[in-house]
Amino acid sequence: MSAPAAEPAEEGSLLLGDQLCFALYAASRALTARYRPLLDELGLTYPQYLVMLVLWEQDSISVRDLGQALQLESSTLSPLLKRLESSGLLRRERRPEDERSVAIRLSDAGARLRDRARTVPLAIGDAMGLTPEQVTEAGRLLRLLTANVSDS
Amino acid sequence: MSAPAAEPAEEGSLLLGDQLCFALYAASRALTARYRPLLDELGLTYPQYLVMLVLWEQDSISVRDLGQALQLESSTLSPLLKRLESSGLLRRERRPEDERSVAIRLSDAGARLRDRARTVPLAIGDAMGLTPEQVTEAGRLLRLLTANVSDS
DNA sequence: TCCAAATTAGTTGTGCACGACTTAATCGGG
DNA sequence: CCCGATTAAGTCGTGCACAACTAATTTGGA
Repeated sequence: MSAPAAEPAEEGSLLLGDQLCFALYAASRALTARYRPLLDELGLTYPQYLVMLVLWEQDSISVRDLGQALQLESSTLSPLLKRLESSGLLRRERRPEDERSVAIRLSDAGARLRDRARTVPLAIGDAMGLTPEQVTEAGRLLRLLTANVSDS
Repeated sequence: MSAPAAEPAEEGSLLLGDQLCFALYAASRALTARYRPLLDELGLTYPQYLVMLVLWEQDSISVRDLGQALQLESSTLSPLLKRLESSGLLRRERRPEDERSVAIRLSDAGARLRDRARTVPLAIGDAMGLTPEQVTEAGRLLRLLTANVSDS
């Protein structure tokens, strides 16, 4: 596109800087670190915040569907949900129509937390320092990559 | 750029799908999952693979400089390096000229592993299914984002 | 010279993340 | 109507990831 990088990437390079992967891994951790002080205010970790985002969008969801939405295993979600429950942000109740399934529902405190969380996306969007076009393009590429890498 | 998404993103949206962050978090985990079977063959986890990449590039590096390269704390690296040492892939020795510092060096087995690892970047690059231009662009955006987000 | 500040690794505690497994409930073909 | 297969949630063990802290060493003034 523009000028070539100092070290041009070659196929099969083992150079750290050439690996898109590492850029992804580093970016993900850097962003999570940025969230941390904001979410500390709310008493949430980043994965817990993601769960709350889903619940604010759609109250009452099964652990299974939550796992689908976030691409997380029940072995990750079960303890996480237990922690959110003991924080008083949600309730878990077995579904009468299918006793295998567990419905996750917001508590009043969980629903109220939504208002306090409204400033978070703005602050993060600000810290990212990308133009709206760059955000759109990055999202597009990441979703494409995730889709390609996930299937098969 | 092209057609607007079904749900146009608005400033401060709490919708999961609008969050670049989540796309990043999901992409990072999906890629790591793709690496897993390949790295299992080598007896490495993904963070351990990153350490080996650095060592293959530059033998003998301090824990401090390794932390700088990978953006990881000593509290993450110390146990990880201990595991790699007990796998026989590297050695740790205190630097005589500064007893605070520990030099990480490849063992013969660690150096030999490099050859077996050569196919990994190709296989991953293939699975990503992006054009070289898309890889370059994604890398550029991610490094920009990381830089913006990291310096406060 | 000396000692307070800085630097380097490492430890501890908490919370993901996932594979392998377990338990309980439901489904479905014979 | 059964019983084997499937599905849902959860447990357990391992390995990151990071904040807060500790211990050992070095550094750099006063």
